[in-house]
Amino acid sequence: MEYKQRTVTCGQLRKEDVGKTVVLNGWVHRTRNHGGIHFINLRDRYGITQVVISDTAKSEVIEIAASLHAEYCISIEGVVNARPDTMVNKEMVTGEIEVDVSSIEVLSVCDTVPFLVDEESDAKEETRLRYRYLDLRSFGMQKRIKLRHDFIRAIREFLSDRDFYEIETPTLIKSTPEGARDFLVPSRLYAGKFYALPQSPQLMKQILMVSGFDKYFQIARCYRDEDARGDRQLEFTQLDMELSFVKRDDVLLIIEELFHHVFKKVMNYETPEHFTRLSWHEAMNTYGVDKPDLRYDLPLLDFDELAHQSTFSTFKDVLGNGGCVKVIKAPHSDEVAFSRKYITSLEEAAKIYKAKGLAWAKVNDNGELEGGISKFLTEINDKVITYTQANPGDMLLFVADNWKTTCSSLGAVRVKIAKDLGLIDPSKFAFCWIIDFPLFEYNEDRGHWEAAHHMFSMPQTQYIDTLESNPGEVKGDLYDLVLNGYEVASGSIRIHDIELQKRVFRICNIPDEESQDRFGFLLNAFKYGPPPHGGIAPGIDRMVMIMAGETSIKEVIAFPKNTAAISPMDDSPSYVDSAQLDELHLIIKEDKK
RNA sequence: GAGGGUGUAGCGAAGCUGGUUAUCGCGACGGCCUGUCACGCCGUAGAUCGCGGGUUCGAGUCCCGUCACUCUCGCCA
Repeated sequence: MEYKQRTVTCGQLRKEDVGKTVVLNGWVHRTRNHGGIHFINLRDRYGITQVVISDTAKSEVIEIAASLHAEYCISIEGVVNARPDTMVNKEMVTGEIEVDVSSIEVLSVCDTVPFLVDEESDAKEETRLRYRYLDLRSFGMQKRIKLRHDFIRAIREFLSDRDFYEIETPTLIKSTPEGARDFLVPSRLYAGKFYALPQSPQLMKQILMVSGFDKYFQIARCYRDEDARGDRQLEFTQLDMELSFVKRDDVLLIIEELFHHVFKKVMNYETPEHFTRLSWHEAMNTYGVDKPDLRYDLPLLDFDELAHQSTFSTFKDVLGNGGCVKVIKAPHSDEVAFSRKYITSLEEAAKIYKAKGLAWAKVNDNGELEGGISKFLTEINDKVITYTQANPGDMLLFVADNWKTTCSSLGAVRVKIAKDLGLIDPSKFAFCWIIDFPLFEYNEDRGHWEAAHHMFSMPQTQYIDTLESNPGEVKGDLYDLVLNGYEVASGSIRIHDIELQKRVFRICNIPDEESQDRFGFLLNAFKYGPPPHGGIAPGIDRMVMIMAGETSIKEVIAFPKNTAAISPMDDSPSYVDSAQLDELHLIIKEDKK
């Protein structure tokens, strides 16, 4: 098709360009028809330029202008004019000029749009996903997709400059379920056999270490067949990294340096040289989660000792059963009244995490506790006030339960308070490391120990002799990177000793024959001089989401799936015809059709 | 597997304790308008109120079921 190709973009023209004859290609953003004069806001990736068709234009040009609608793709040619002073639009970077049109071509027309392409469309997510191609035209989406590009580019530059190689690993691999369900791909050539899509390049990158590629990274697509969430999709992208001859701190330091560089470059944001480190236990105990949002403090305080001195029997019963009591202080707020209704909403947040209730007491103007359970604290009023450093108008919230439930439920209360009282600084990026994770977790349902993280992580040396005798106590050489309350990376120093690896497998109820069958290729590789190594894998989607100030990773993925694992745009997953099934030696159960 | 929220015109929403003609904005269509920039003004069309059943003289509204979307718990190293 012959058409006039653009000589400039829609975000480019300035006052200096006045007098030039230009061609613009783009989409009709808005049209304003004043009878004798038409204005068109023409949009492309780079911006918006106002083009004008006056009544002195050729009649065919006026005719076409009158027929234009939103999102028609057009080409215009014209002369750049300065706008009269009173008509300058200071909101637009191109607002000092306009293009006086001498010819228009319609390159393609557009059906009535389901929603107007705008910076912040008010369309529901489902509608946006169904018409994703239109949604992606919005400046909001374009900005986020660019941010993602800039982020990945900065990572590649930084790591390449530090002698990392980017190496691709296969996405059709042996199924080695490690935790999540695998996506399986049936083999056509071998009836009954399947490839799996990788949950991560974990084993391949470890083998690359054996091969001597001592600094590796990959922008890797990973797949996990589990239910989606706001911050979780079936497929996602991670920066997969692995290094040889490193110890934990080497990995932490390079990540700190990497994100310092990237945040400076992409966001012009100065992250600290080193990130706060918290042990897993400390994080759980103080913030109630293993991914605390450190943009605000609001710590959980131990209340066991004072609970003993109280007259509240619930507290004493819980303590008697080996549980614990914790308290959090909600600071006085002008925005939110600590009404009965509000306290109930906090209690509901706590109950999601299995707390049986949420006790409370408010501090009155005389520094005395009142309401809620205050009558049981009368005798220790001053001790409680001093311990919690509570001020008039503050409210104390208590949970008494087993340690885990107390921490996680009060942790949820902490997050809700911070949100509701506006204690979160949205311009802040608070990184922290969580270290010293337990290596094993007991699975009650299956009746055996499992890797809390994954089975290739190194136990800390002081626990190696007592792995089998006391698995619950073993801390691993594991680390998570947390940003603003999201787990954004997870890694460990790996096991590179076959015997130690087999011991860990055995503790996880995988006997030698089975581990040889499932992970034999890794164990075999480890027979040939494996180097000590470790790595980490930051999640690209989540990090970009946080950098963009969004709460759903769908906002930073061009074509995401919805929470039902469906893509409303292409309607996947879909049925396939029987010939395809035959080739793959598959039969679908009748009742599933 | 479980819980909360939502479902009304192409899109986004209003619609109270059930009441007869279901409302508003955007968009679409027709007309007017030479300076707007979310242009403005006049007019028109467009809705099995997610679906199925029930209660009732009467259901968008109440009840039961079901489906879809969404957030969360479980799950996800």
